Parts: sequence; C-alpha cells; structure tokens
Amino acid sequence: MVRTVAAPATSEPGESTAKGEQTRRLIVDTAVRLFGEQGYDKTTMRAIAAAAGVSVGNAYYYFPSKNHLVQAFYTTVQDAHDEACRHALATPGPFVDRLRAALLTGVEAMAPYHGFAGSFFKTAAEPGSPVSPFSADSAPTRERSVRMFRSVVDGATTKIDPELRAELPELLWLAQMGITLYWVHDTSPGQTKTRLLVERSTPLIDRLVGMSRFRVFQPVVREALSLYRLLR
Amino acid sequence: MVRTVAAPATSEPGESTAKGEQTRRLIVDTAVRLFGEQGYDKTTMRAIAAAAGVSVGNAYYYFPSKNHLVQAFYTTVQDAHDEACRHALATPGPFVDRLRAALLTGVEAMAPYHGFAGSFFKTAAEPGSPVSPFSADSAPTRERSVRMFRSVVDGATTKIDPELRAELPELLWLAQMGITLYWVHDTSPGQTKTRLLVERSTPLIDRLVGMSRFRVFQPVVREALSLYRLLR
DNA sequence: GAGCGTAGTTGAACACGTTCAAGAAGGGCC
DNA sequence: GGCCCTTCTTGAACGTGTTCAACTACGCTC
Repeated sequence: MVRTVAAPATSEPGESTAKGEQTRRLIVDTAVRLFGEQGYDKTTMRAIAAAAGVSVGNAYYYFPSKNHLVQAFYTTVQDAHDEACRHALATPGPFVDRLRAALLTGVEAMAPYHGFAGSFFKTAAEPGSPVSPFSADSAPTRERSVRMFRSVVDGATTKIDPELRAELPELLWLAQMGITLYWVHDTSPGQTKTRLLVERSTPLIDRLVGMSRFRVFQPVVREALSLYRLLR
Repeated sequence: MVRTVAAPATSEPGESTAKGEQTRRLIVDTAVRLFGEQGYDKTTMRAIAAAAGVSVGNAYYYFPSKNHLVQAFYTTVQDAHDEACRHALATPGPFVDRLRAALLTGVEAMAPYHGFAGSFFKTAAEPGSPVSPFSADSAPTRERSVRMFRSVVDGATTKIDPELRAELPELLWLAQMGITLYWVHDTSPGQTKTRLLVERSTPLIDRLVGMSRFRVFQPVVREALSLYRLLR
C-alpha cells in the first residue's frame, strides 16, 4: 500500500484537501462575520452552522470548540495592524514616535471589534484557554506581534541600554496586552481613554527607557530584567 | 394600610426575614464548599441545589446567577488575609517589609483556592461582570482591600513623596490585581513563581517609591499620577 | 377564623456548547 | 464495476445555566 499524501505533523481536518479547505473557510468566514455583527455570546454555533449551510457537527469536525473560531479574528486584526503601521515603521526615527505609532495603530485596528472583544474577552482570559494570548496555540500571533515591536526597537534612533534593548520587544508586547486589557474595559465613547493612555504613556515609557542607560539605574534595570526572565 | 417593615434601598430576597436568611446562608455555604472541592465549572447549580436540599429555582430566587455566588468566596479569602496580616501591620516599620507582608499573606490566603480561581477567573475577567474586581458589586471588597494597603502605607517609616503617598494604596491594590493575574496563570508547583515575584518585586517597588521624593523624578511622578487619575 | 398579599419554593422547559454513533461521498486499486 | 479506506457530514442526544408560571407557607388585618 502506498500513501499518496503524507499527513503533516500537525494535521488538522480539511487542511489538505480542496473540499475540506473550502468548507473550513466557509465556516470561518461566516463565524467571523456573525461575531462582528452580533458579538461572541449571541452568535451561537447553531446560527453559524445554519448561516454557513452546514450542520453543527460539521463545524465541530473542523474546529474543536467555539473558541478556536476566534483565532481567525486575531489574524484579521493583526493583518490590519501590520498594514497600518508598516509605513510609520519604514524609516528609522525616535523611539517614542515609533512606539506611539505602533500602539495607536493597534488600537485603531481593534476598534471595530470593541463590542465583540468585550463579550469574548472572558474566554481569552481563562488560564488554560487555547485562545489565551499566552497559550501555545496563540504562539504564531504572539511571535508575529513581538516581531513587530522588535522592528519598533530596531529602527529607534534613541540610545537604549543593550540588555534592556534585547528584552524590550517582549516587554512592549506585554505592555500592549495591558493596554488591551484596559481597552476591553474602556467604556468611554470611541475608547477615547485608551487613546489618551497610549498618547500620554508612551513619552513616559520613552523617558524611563532613556534613563535605563545611566549608571545609577543599572542595578534596578538589571534586577528587573533578571526577575522578568526568571518568571516569564 | 401600614407597611410594618420598610424595604431597604438595596433590598435583596431573603435578607430581611429569618427564614430567607437561613436558606440564603445554606445555599451560599453549600456553594462555597462545593466550589472549593470541585472547582467552579464542575460545580453545577443542580448539584448545589441538591446538596443544599432545595430546588434549582430556589437558588435563583436568592442569587441572580452562579457568578453571584462567588462574592462569598471573596469575602472568605479577604477575611483570612486580614487576619493573617493584622499582626505584621500592627507596628510601624519600613515600607518594604510591610508591603512584602501584605502581599505574601495575600498569596497565602488565596493558595487553597488556586484550582478554583483558575476555573473561575474567566468569569471575573469579563468587562461587565458583577464579580469583576472593578465592578460596582465588588466595591465593598475592593475598598476593604485598598484600606488595608492604606494601612501599609500609613505605618511605613520610609520617606515617600506626599502626592504619591496619597495614591499609593490604590496603586498597590492594582499591583495586587496584577500579581493575582500572574498567580492565576502560574502553573509552578505551590505557585512558587508568584511568591518569588512578590519576594523580588517588593524591593524594586520600594526603591522606585523611595526615589519618588527626589527632585529629578518629580516631573515623571507628577505626569504618571495625573495620567492615572485621569484614566482611573 | 377568614381573607389577602408578600415571601418563599418548585420543577418543567428553553437555548446553549458539545459529543457521538451512524451514514454519505470521494478516490485509489483490483 | 466492485471493493475498501479515508474524509466528510449529519442530527439526535447530553448536561449545562437560566427562566417562569404555578404553587405553598407565612404573617398581617378585619
């Protein structure tokens, strides 16, 4: 017997064949649309299946749970974010400007989904959840985001302590998670407060980062970084 | 017609009469016990009702949702925490020692419920949730906790910038929320990493707080505090 | 005691996410 | 075509949190 097509190490249903891929996309697209229209909780699996013209069980053949359907959302948002800040990060400049651009475009990219994010957040926040930003399943999205912040740091003309510089992309990603946490809970119209947070916290971060290379702060920076590495 | 008993402004079922209060307690106590034994998700409303010897509907007569049953847990943990750190905070001393004591006893108080907290966390993290630490329903618990941190600050012999000192209790409460966030996701045995986080971050916080009263940092401290007040 | 209104209680019913045994469709091999 | 194995699809069924119309128990007024 000859296996015509070898299954990949991480095989998921319907990723290999044309038919499966088609149904998969159909379900994802329908889900993403409904999530955006009605929020996470109000979009039932039955509704997704019905709108996509398949059975409930079929949706579960492709996705282990309702949560997994949301990874697609992450990718969508990140695509928009990458596109939006590509221009701002193209040419080197002061750290503060690059950071502000990266964070603000991030908030912009998420903006259309504020309602959805609110209803979905509880699922993402759960410790073992596959859609938690810290989970293994989210690794691709997370690493892509860290990579973007690395580009923020790499193109910065500001002088930064080398040890801090190495860890900074990941720390900034963490800061973005914090901002997102605030954003999700932000009930101000148009999430004005979150934008204000970014606008005014970036100069502060810049100032602290700038201070990092002075001798006086070396011990604190060292200690903080080593603690971070230890507990990461 | 004469109303013999005026209903209080925030009247909840079964709070006034003896019979109601009895059933209410019975349900809460049963729920708290089962939560601790089996976790949040595995403890069904049917199981709580059955174990308490009442009907499901009766539980819902006293508590609007399963979530609301958890406020009792908060109180339990906080009672333990208050008791545990009372002694350490009784006599004035260095800020760093008082803070460490407050945070470590907090972690100890939560420790028995780590499993439960993990399964429950997703509910507490939801923006509009009544059991969110930022919600109106949690105000009593929250204020009680802030009060404890105020005592930490008030009894501190360390010199602290006055403006910072005023906001510090709330900021420390926020820090505790951050530590709790880490703790919930901490899978190390016995949550060793969280203890390490407290042990090593308190000196750092202490150092930063100590720096706050030097002239050089006044602008940064001022800006950060005003931003915090604005976005709170 | 009779009547009445509130507080307390019940269990069936609903919609949900998820599971699963069963079957249908498709393609390679004789 | 006939066979077989994998891929794909179905819809009923399970257990969940929550709701609700109906019922009972109690305390008050007459």
